[in-house]
Amino acid sequence: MKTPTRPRAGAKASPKRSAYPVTIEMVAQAAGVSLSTVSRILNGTAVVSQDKKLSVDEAIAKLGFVPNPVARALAGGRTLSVGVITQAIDSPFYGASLRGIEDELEPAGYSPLFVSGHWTAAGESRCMDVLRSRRVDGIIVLTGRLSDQALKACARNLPVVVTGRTIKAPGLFALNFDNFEGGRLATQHLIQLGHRRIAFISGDPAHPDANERLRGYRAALEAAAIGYDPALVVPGEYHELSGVLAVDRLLERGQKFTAIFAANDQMAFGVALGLHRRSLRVPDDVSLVGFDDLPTSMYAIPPLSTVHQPAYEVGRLAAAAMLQLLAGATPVAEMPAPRFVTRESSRHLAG
Amino acid sequence: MKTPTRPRAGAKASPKRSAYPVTIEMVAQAAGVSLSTVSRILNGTAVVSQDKKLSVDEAIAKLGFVPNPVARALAGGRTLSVGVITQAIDSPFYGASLRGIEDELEPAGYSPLFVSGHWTAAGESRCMDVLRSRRVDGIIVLTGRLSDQALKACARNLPVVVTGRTIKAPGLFALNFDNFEGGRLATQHLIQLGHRRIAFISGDPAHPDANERLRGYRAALEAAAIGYDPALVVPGEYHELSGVLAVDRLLERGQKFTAIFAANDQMAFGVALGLHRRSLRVPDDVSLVGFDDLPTSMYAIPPLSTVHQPAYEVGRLAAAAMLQLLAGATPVAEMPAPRFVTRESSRHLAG
DNA sequence: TAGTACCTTGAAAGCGCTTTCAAAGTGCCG
DNA sequence: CGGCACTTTGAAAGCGCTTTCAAGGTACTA
Repeated sequence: MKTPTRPRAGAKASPKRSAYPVTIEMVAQAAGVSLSTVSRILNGTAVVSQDKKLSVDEAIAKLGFVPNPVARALAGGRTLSVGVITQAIDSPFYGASLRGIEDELEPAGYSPLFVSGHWTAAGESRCMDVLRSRRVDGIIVLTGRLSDQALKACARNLPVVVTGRTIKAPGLFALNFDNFEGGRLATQHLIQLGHRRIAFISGDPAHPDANERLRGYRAALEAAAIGYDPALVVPGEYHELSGVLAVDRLLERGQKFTAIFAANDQMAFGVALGLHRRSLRVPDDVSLVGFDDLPTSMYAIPPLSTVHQPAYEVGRLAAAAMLQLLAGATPVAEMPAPRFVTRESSRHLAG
Repeated sequence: MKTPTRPRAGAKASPKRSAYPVTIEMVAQAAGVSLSTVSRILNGTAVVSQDKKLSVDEAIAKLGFVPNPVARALAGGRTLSVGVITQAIDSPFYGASLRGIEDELEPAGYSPLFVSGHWTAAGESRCMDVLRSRRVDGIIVLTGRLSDQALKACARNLPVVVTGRTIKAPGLFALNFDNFEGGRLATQHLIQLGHRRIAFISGDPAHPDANERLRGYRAALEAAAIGYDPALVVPGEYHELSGVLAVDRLLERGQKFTAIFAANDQMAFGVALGLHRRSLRVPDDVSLVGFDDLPTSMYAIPPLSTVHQPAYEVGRLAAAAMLQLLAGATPVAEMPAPRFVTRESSRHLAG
């Protein structure tokens, strides 16, 4: 008869954690097999005779055994968790992506570990340290300010999936959205409605997204033989306040325009407010389009015409790609093409 | 001379994880002390002579050693992570709380582990299982549908902090917001502006919050000697769509009202849209107030008058309380009182 | 100078699991 | 019926750390 010595465990189990004191060893004992056999059944690592499997399964059920992920991680080298670097946990835009990641990871038994980089490369770099120290199995970076360099370096040790840029490297998978096309689409929409003086509120020029959208705007203008007027372009910072400020700038400059394209929905909301303050009506006096299609955009007043970004799907795709990477496969995933959603904030230029 | 045998580690370090192969053992060897001494210095568990401490610190710096939290968790029983159960990772309301939690936990060296219950007790219950299996040191529950019972049971094994309700139990700390007072304040505001026919869009009656806010509404009415008219109260579900639907219901019923109080901002946005669709202007034709003060509410059109809920502070307070619980102390924390924020969606009843 | 009390330190066990390695068992062929 | 190749199984080492326990030193008292 084997009597396992568990001095500390015994002393420790009683005061706390009474919920999960069941160890693989107890299962093994209850099933009358060795600890290794139980582990093998748990992981499907090797063939085990039918009758042993049965009695082990029974013992597991009876004792309510749940493997301890911490011990698993230490012994097996895998934590079954993937780190997710986002900019702010409460970002209205990335929120949907986080949910997509959650939804995709869960059925695979992986847990996401969300950390916020707060819009700085340094912050994201700290995030990477935290995640690596926590021994996540892989890292998903939502856009981010980290250099391609840094990402590639990281990918040498850990599978990495990154959105919002296009790079190729071993162990790295990138998933980019066609911001250029999105910008083009939005501008084209306005042009088709007869607008020719279209203002553009750009995003942070340090960010590739912003520049691509601007490029799309210019391309659409050019295609319609409308001259590009730098005076109609004002820089913003992707948040509401910069939208209202942009309107002020535009109006103070005395610019004439019949439509505004904001490089994201949050700024579009700000623009709408700025316009409202000046008693300019959307869309009667000026048409407004945004970019992102936030969940709230369809409930804005008026509901905002915008470029739909499939944030939720991006999350799912990124997570799916990570799962593939983790499985040793080369991910295949295609990003949905940009799609313009026409709502009520844009209308045909009144003759 | 001591030559530690590390067959697997040696074989394993080379192909992967080259970033963190430094173990406490290597530090000990480099510093010429025992492994236990290093551990003691790391944790401040015992007095160590000055010179040894110095050489260990130096070795740590030189090797760039970072303790492995997984091993720490297994050996020490603490993971330095706290689970956070929220309803949806992308909720505009809870987002701020999550950020608060993040900000408060980080300096203490704890990491939050966010999981989403998706508005069901079953979902939250699964979350608890995940968190417990991941061996978090404590659990913060943001509101939630779990029974007080279940929470208390959980608190017997693990420190628990819960928001949005008032319960007392060992190892449990609750942090509640005065929803009644908030509801009263909002209604009183409308009454002071001269409104007497005030519609109320309530939240899910299964949720205590919703009922408290309704109670506040009724109390304010009563205090002003305005009769309570059930026909002016329509049920909502805390999201935008139910706001627009509620307006439809109200109007179809042929109800007369000059103001609407929505039990949360999201519904207020929906209400605003519903009104807009019927060409009713806010606040000229009807005054509108919400509840929560979401970050976007000040950019709504018109900017929404609402009851401010300190979501971010709630997060911080909850996390701080958890830290206290973890330290073995009894948390003290007081919830800020409700505060009404007057913006532009409500105005004096036109005579 | 012997004896006692305290302090610093290292050896080693243990956390719960995975994985290697070798032993035992099984079936088949000559 | 011996020998060989598999297959199933268990023992044990090890993941990187914390913590107990006892040994060795030091300082002090009698």
